[in-house]
Amino acid sequence: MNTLRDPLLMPLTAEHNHQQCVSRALNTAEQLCLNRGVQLTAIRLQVLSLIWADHKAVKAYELLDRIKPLQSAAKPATIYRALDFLIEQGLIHRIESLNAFVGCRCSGQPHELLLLICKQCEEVEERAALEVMHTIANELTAAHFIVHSKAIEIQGICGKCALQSLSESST
Amino acid sequence: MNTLRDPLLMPLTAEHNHQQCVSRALNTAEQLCLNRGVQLTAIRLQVLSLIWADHKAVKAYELLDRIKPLQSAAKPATIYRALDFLIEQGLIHRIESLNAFVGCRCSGQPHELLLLICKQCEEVEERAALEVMHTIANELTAAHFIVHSKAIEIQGICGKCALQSLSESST
DNA sequence: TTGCTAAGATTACATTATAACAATCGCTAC
DNA sequence: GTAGCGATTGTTATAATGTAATCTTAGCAA
Repeated sequence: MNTLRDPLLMPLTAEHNHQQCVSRALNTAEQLCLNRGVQLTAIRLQVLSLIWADHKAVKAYELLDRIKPLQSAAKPATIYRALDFLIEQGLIHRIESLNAFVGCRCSGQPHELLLLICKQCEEVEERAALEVMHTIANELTAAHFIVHSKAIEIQGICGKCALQSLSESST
Repeated sequence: MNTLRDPLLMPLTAEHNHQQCVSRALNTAEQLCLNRGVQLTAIRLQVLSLIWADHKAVKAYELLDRIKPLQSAAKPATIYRALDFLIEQGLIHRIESLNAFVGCRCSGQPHELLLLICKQCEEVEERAALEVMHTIANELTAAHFIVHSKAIEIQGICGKCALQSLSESST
């Protein structure tokens, strides 16, 4: 396995080719929906594309504003239905602590993950963190708890922003 | 250290003496606020007591309804201010994935924890889970991420409910 | 007394999310 | 081909959650 090409292991650097990043995500989405026999309709694709505009968490009503030029009839329900579908298919994540959404960089693979949410640049990074998941599984077994879903969200400052403010304060 | 008396290690069983559980929490809260020189005012204490009515997650507007008989003038802001205070003092937790709140069973001790949220009985259990926190810390170091806050919320079925439905289905 | 501060009251509003029902569209069994 | 079906979308209304801004009050200290 070429780890350099694994999106989960690729750092979210300024230099990353976002164009490529997006088209990969959309291609994967189309392929997945095809395989599963579910419809990635125009609206759903538009919402997914808008979410992938960047790696920041985006709010539902922000999406509504952004989609209006394309779908002038769009209403809250339009967005929430598309979001529900995309979450069901594992194409995006809901960020509970922000009431916001972000594109999933490892769609298709069953995955549980940490979300690292930067308060400064607002970007969200996913980490598979197998060790973390392992210890959580142990803890849950000890507690006799049957998992349905996990939300593991860390807020703070990402490496990129930390470096930046470091270099700024030293000038 | 007598682990049987550590609230974090005490299972949330049906038999637990809730009266004692609540008075312990309220006493701790009063003591803590006294030590810190902050005021546990009537409203704040009422909200805390209402949250401690049981171990279930409770919504802000539910609290508003519950407090109305005591404070007929109560408005959303009344509740949210009290909640903000209680969270700041570490006396309750906000559950991001439910937009709800629950009493903290280990107030005063600085603590990061897992919240295990049962979808059936709606009770919330806290687990200190030091190993989990340790692996998360490692993961964050690897990601060069500076933590401000964590939300680790697991939804599923608690041991008590799992046992119950097991014994029910076997009759 | 006066002025300061923390807390609370009040009003209005902003944000997030869903319910309920109608309309449409593509498919397929007849 | 068309009647019926399921999935999707449109439309309207409203519920649920949360905050901003401004004012008042109580306690306390100068």
